[in-house]
Amino acid sequence: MTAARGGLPAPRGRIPGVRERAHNRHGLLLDSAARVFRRKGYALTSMRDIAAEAGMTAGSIYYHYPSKGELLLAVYAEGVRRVGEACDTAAAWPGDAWTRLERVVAAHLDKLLGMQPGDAPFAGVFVQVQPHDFPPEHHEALIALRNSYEAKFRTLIDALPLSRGSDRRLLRLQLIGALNHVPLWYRADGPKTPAAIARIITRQLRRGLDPDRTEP
Amino acid sequence: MTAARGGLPAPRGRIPGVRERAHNRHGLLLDSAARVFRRKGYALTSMRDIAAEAGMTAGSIYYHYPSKGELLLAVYAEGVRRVGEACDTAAAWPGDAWTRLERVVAAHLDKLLGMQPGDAPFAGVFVQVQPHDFPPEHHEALIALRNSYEAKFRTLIDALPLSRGSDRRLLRLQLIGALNHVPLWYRADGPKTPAAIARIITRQLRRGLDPDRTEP
Amino acid sequence: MTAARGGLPAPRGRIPGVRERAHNRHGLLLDSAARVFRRKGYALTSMRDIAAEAGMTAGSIYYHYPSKGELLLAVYAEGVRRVGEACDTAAAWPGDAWTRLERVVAAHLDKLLGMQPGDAPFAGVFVQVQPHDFPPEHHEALIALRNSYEAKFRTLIDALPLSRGSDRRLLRLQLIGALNHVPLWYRADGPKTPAAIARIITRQLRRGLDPDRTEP
Amino acid sequence: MTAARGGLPAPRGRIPGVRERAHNRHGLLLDSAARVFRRKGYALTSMRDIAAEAGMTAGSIYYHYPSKGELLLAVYAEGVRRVGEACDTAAAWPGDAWTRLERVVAAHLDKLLGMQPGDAPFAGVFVQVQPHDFPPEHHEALIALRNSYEAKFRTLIDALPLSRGSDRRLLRLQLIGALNHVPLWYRADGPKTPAAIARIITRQLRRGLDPDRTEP
DNA sequence: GATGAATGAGGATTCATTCAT
DNA sequence: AATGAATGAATCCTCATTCAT
Repeated sequence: MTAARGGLPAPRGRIPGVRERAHNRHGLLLDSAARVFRRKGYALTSMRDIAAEAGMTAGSIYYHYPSKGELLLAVYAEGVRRVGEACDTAAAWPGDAWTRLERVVAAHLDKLLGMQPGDAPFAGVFVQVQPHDFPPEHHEALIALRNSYEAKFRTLIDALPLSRGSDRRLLRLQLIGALNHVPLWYRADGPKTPAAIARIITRQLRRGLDPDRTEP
Repeated sequence: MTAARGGLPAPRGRIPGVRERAHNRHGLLLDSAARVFRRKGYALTSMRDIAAEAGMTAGSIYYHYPSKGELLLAVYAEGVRRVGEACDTAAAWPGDAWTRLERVVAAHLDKLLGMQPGDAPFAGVFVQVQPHDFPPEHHEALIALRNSYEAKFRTLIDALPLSRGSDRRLLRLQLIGALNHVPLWYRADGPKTPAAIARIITRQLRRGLDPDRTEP
Repeated sequence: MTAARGGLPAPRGRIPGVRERAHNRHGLLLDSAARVFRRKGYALTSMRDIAAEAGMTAGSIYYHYPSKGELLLAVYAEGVRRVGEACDTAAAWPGDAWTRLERVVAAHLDKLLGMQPGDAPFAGVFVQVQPHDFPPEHHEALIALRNSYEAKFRTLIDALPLSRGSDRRLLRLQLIGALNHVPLWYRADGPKTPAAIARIITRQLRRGLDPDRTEP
Repeated sequence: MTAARGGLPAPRGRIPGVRERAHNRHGLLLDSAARVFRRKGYALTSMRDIAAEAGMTAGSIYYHYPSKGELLLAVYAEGVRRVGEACDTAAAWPGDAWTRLERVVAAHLDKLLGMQPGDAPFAGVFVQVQPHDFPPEHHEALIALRNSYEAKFRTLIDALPLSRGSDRRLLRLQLIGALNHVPLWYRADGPKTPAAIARIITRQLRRGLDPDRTEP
């Protein structure tokens, strides 16, 4: 978990052992923040909540992050990173464009729904935290992150062979909207797995739903 | 309290004078709240903000609504009512099921995007305010409202003639997700009207995007 | 006390009685703040301290003043106003320039040392609070106030008939420095009244201390 | 701790190596503290500020000084020591009492205004830090220091031949007040050097300003 | 219906200080 | 000697809410 923290300004080349503990706490803090932000949203989460989740004091957080906004930003960035990574992996598999899209959608949902038990729900934070919820000085950074994550879909959709007159941009937005909506209705104990949902959504987009088209 | 502006048609033929004024102030307050909630979200909106928008004092709001949560609920309910009304009107026009769906989608977007200049953005509040943003004691009520509004789409989609194996429920959720996402990217000065967006979205869902299907 | 609040944006033309109480609290708050700032300085004074002195809650202060800095500024301004008023009154008496200077010095010391029992020590705050102690955004305002108060001395000193080659500016600064230093060593139970101190200081400045000069 | 840099001449002829470095860091720390205290005052200076100026961590300061108050005290003491030293040197020159006073005043201003480029502004701290700014447990020590420094002037002034009826104590306080006020208005780019200011101030005190006395 | 004033709980943040390493 | 990390108390300030008038 910690090792995968990637893009963040993580200390590097440390002596293992003692020092490692510090490093872990940093990761722990980020994980805790992700969990609480996911659960309660930005505004309703207090620094004390996060601290409690991480087993430290509110004041201690400020040793690691200069403000609540910056902490959320870090969580958000980590979310983008993880989803991006999962999507890239999924997209790397062989297969035609539609198949690859379906696999990416599945991977995306998997992250969004927090299916991997040990994982902190970094990606879930996208859904929970709306740009307006937090300090204006971070809006730009947040939107940049959001864009960098939507860009993956642009590439995938551009690779799709579409019938003439299709609107690729709208398709992308339509798809993203539908995907980000899933966590609002998804039940882990429901009948459909994320993979199943991914398959149905992409198939319906591909084939269309009108029976007339089937029998020309 | 809410009932006075609830599912019923707007009250008419009132006794003029004092009562009338009261009613107006009440409506003014609801409009103001809608505007501010839409702009800043629930958590970042203070009672003073709303009061200022309505030209009154924070304390005065409590004459009309017992709490901030209840006020948002009223705004939310009014939003549901208005969108519902618009959708019903659109659905009442003659035409086949797909046409009716498209018209309803257009009406829905119209409200969501606050296209009617004088209108307070009641519907826009859906998009801005997430259930988690506010007191747990209202969650249930809020979800009930949300459902009552999604129910319209259920009826419409049930009326659609679909190819075998289509998943109507997923289609509904997919559509609602896509629609609620529109306000996040829509620009009033962009090239597409809400009606155009409605048309493309429904057409793409109906026909599908795969060119292979066109030439069997 | 309240009536004399002058320069401040005080409500005017009110109905006496009920409303009057509010007005009083405003004045009470300013008095309390003056007392605590005088006693502990800006940095070591907490809003709770002031609130306690005024018999209210810390939060309540913010109904009257938007910040701690602004509150100090108001106290400071009131101090300037009161000292200025006292000096003007003293300067208005008939007499030659040196006599008038002495009387103004006496009046000034009187205020600085808080000799009037009922008075809140507004003027004492000058001595206690240094510009650096508080938020940079108020520095300018504070210096402007300080200048407006030193200007009185400029006029008085310009009216003095001085021997050729005297430096009026330095005299002014020398005098102000000496006066503002008094509260640091003055003891109310000491042998000298403020008036006596005023007299000695001015006389020594006027006549000089060198005995040689007496017998040319 | 303080004693190591106290009234004694700076320690010389140390064993080189580790100890020497320690000594340097110690001095560096004191210098840094002086600079920051001078710039921002006691309350607005954080241990981190000082640490940053000295190129170390906040925690490290506690190896050298047990608390922030004690650190300021050390700075203050060093200031007293330096000013005292400078005044003693100035007083040792031959000349009559008035001349010696003028030279001491000049030396004093020199230190107060931080005229020697390499010097940390230890003396400037007098002006910036008011007794009330810091923990009551140090008040006594601070006042003792202040007195020990004012005592130099007592001696000088006692040596002055004054006209009958002059108040030597008031003269001393008047002078000190005027001197400590100088840093508040002095501009390095102004027309007067500290020496010039010293000369004018003493001359005006000696001769007086009244022209009548000049022509008997 | 409305308001001015007040409240008190809670929030983010700062900071001197501690301590294991 | 020095530091990274943590602590906890204190600080300023915000805000929903109350209530006498």
